[in-house]
Amino acid sequence: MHASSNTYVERRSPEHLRLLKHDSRSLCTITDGLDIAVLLNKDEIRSSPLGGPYSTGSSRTELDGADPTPQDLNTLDLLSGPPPLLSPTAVPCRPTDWPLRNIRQAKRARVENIIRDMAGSSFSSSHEHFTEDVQEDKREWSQDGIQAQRGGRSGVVGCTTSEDLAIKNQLQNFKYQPVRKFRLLGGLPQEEWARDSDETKEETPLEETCSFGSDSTSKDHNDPNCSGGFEIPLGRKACGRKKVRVTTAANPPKRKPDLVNALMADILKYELSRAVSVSVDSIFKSMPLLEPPPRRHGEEHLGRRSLSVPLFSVRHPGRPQARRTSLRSPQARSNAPSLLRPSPHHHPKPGFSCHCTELRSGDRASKGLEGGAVDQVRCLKKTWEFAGGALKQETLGASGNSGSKVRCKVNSRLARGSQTSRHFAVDPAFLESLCGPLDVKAQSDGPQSTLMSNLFSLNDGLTTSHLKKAKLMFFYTRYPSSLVLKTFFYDVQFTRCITSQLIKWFSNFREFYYIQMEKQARQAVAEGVPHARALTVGRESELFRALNMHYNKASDFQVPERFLEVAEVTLREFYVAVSLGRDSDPSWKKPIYKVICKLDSNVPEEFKTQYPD
DNA sequence: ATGCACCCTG
DNA sequence: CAGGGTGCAT
Repeated sequence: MHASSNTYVERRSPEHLRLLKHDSRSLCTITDGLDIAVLLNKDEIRSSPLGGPYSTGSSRTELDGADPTPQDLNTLDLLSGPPPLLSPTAVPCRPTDWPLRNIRQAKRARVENIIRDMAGSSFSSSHEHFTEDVQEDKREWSQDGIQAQRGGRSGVVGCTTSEDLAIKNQLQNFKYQPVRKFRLLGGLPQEEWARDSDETKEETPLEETCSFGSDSTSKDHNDPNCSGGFEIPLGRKACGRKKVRVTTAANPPKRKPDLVNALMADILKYELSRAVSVSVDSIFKSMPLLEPPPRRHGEEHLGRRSLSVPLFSVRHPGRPQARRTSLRSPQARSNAPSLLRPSPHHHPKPGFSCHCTELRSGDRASKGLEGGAVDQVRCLKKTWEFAGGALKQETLGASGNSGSKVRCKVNSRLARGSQTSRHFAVDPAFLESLCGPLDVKAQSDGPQSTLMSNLFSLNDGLTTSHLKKAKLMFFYTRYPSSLVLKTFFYDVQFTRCITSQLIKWFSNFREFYYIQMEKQARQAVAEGVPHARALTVGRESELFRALNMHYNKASDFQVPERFLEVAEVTLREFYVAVSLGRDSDPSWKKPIYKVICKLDSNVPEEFKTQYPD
């Protein structure tokens, strides 16, 4: 059920998930440097020649792309270990690390023994790439004649031994654990992953530190700060490769900060993706999964999200589509009183019920707000102004409708465009991996688009469902007040931008409506219609067809008779104005608007809780 | 000065 | 459908 929100997690066993959770924590937490040795000791105890972290297990997962094994996750813990090991500032050992060094050296000696025993059996046969890596490294060493200079290992592990290469291989695995996981989350294409891996093999910066056992010939080894340390070179490189790497101008070496940045970026990407998954999951879990559209009326609806309504009510198998039939049949609505209790924000006062005439004097939609609401809006406006603009918008919750056009531009685009959250940017590719192809603007009524559309409503944006709902509401109200908008778009986090966008929607609706009216009126005048009463608007009329096509394209909504009446009045008003030549006045439409705005009806209660799909 | 609605444009 | 310009009302 929540699987769609996390395609990575869903494939994992509970044990694996636990490890992953631990793993992800460890990516950001710091453990003591001795953990590595402790871990190695554990491996020493439990590892068979083919089973330990230095054996084929980790390498296999990197090679064949299989999911990380628990061992891999442990090794990731290793990677994520102590600051001196991972922190970019600590790659060269610091004097403060010296107290640990003696212990590390002792541990290292033990590890070397383990590795020495394992190297012959584990690394020689399993993976071509590793074998080739060993051979290549050895060739490179031979070519440089460096190997001849080495007097073998005496307490200090040389960089060309299979042990070192094993460690190198392991460290490469360490580094790429988060990358691999990020790739599994859909964040990194396979090619990029492979390319990145290749680059890692090939682009060995000359200054890349390797002191997991120091080469006596290495200049790094000559660094007193690096002698005998367990410095992990960010899992990037083998020690030997750096000796023979040729750096060209076209292939500049990655400097250490770049590597650190790359690793941190990987970790950041992974954590970000995980955070998104967790957030989505938490929302999915917090909603009443099988609740029908009638929602929690006792709750504050402003600021809440719409997931509970559309996501699982639209096409839930086996559930009656009561919402749809209700929306389609105003007659049925009027005959059967709604079972839904009115929203606390929809006060069924007499003053409100006839707001179209009593509260709209002056043709100002904002006058639809009752006194308390106006005060609240003004208070919030003050808050807004003091809060300093767009970045504080979401803190205002039910802010007023007094749109600040300039300040809202960016977020308005966000809301209607990518629907990107203001709280965090969600990679569309990642969301796509969760729920399939995205197309927020698509007019498709498919369940998937509905799902995605409403998933995006999490981010406070208006969706195509909201647009469709607004269009249907237009059949009842051409001039909705802010209060009406907030009441009927309860699932939207109302900001100035959202309010402005909704108002703009209705403005556009009106524009189309009046254009059609004017066109028909002029046509009637041109055709010599004798008087206004000869003009009617029926469901078969061309005018109604045009309007219905615009606001009710699928014709799955039964347009209320009242709308036909209003349309007829509007048409006659335009006819009279045109026939009397009032259209020569630049503002000749305004008197008509003033008439029409008084003809608004109350939007049925069902629109509060039901969603067109 | 501010907010809103209309108008035009893309 | 949205952005920008404009005019009007407050």
